[in-house]
Amino acid sequence: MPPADDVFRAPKGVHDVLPPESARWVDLVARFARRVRRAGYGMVVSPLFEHVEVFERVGEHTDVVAKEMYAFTDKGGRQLALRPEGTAGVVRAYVQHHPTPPWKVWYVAPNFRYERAQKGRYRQHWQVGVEVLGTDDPGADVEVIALLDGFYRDLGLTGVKLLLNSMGDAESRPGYVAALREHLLAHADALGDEFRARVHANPLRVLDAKVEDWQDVIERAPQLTEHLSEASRVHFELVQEGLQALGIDYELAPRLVRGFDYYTSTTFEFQTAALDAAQNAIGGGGRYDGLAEQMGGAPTPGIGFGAGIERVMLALDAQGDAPMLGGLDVFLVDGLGAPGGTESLVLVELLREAGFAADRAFGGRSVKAQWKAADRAGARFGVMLGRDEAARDAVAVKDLFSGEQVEVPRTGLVAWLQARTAGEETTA
RNA sequence: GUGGCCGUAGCUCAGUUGGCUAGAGCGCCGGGUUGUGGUCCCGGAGGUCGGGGGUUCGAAACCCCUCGGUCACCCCA
Repeated sequence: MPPADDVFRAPKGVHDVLPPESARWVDLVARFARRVRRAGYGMVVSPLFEHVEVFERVGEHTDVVAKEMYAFTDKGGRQLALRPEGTAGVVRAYVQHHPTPPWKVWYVAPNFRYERAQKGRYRQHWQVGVEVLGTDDPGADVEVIALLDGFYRDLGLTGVKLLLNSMGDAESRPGYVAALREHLLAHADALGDEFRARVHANPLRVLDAKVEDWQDVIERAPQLTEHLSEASRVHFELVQEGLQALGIDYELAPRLVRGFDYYTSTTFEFQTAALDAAQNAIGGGGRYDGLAEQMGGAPTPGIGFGAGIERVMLALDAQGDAPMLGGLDVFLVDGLGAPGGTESLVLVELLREAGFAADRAFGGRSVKAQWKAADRAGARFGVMLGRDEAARDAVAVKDLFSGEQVEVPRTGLVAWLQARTAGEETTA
């Protein structure tokens, strides 16, 4: 057991999200929710953990399953695992509840992977994502990609590149994999045991390897898109037509295979130039037309994506976006000095009920300190309950941007603030 | 899981070949202003030097272990 000093801090590879940075976190999720709701998606909240078999359908030879899963046995002897990615649980829910297709859902949820942390890679990370089950219409592929593209635009994220590929369908895949394996094995003797092992486990996973010595062989490998079945080829073309019609730029990436075995047909990944770190993928996804069937459901096509919140925020940081301020409309200064400050308590609640973001100081601090707190809170107005004004049943209202101050009757305060902030952006 | 670099106040960092009571800036709290912020001046609080062990008359500094961070690999959001 680690010493106590190491216990009362976040475990390795995980972190807290605190104000003020968390304001951007909230804003990001809100923008995502707004965009997907406009496209007819409903929210799905699936469990944080599932039977381990659910995630094994992601691919037993993938790193995510083979070496990064937070698996455990519960007190009933069940083999469970914390969700390592978003799609499997949603598909499991679809199979279990058989909703009417097409089923269009979105989520925001944490994922867990036991891996060595570095910038943009954590043991718990959050993703927003969507899944569309029950249609193989290429229009669904385009819609999903357009949603993610639009989300990045909503955030003002620049330097984003869309990589697009097709993994082929059940008909085209075996022939391609055989051709690829043959090509790779022809060079296996020169490239060592690890290369050979990868080829045997899953030749597709060799395609996006970064090992320098392998690049020459990978360059000359047969390409997926040259082995597509007629149906897959047409589907891929229609997806590209749709993206072009929407003015979404993309780049064909024949060696983009991504990390999960379930992908078929369309796969895509958004990369940012803002992070020149190794972790430049800020979102990605694709089709998984066989996954529901593998979970015991009826054959059901599906497509979706996940986008990493932490990485998107890192990209925003890198392009110099300052975290948003949670500015207040009003900060209340209590100049009466009555114990408990009941009058300011009542007034600040009145302002909040009226829809203003209003706050006040605790602990009977000096008037000077309260004004300072008002400034630090980024408040638009300071409202002071003072003895002089109280005698006239009024309050002093100071515009903290301009510095001008006026006296306003207490009963007219809400109306006065509403008039003054008309046209300005408030929380009201 | 493998390898490199790094851990001193809330934050960013200084701290000489091992030697006084471990410092600075910013931030925070208070005062200057009997009721007015953002500027300025004065004062104050805040540190198991990541943790444990060792070497030494003496360790923030040197050695070992450990925890954490960071970067790269593997791979991914």
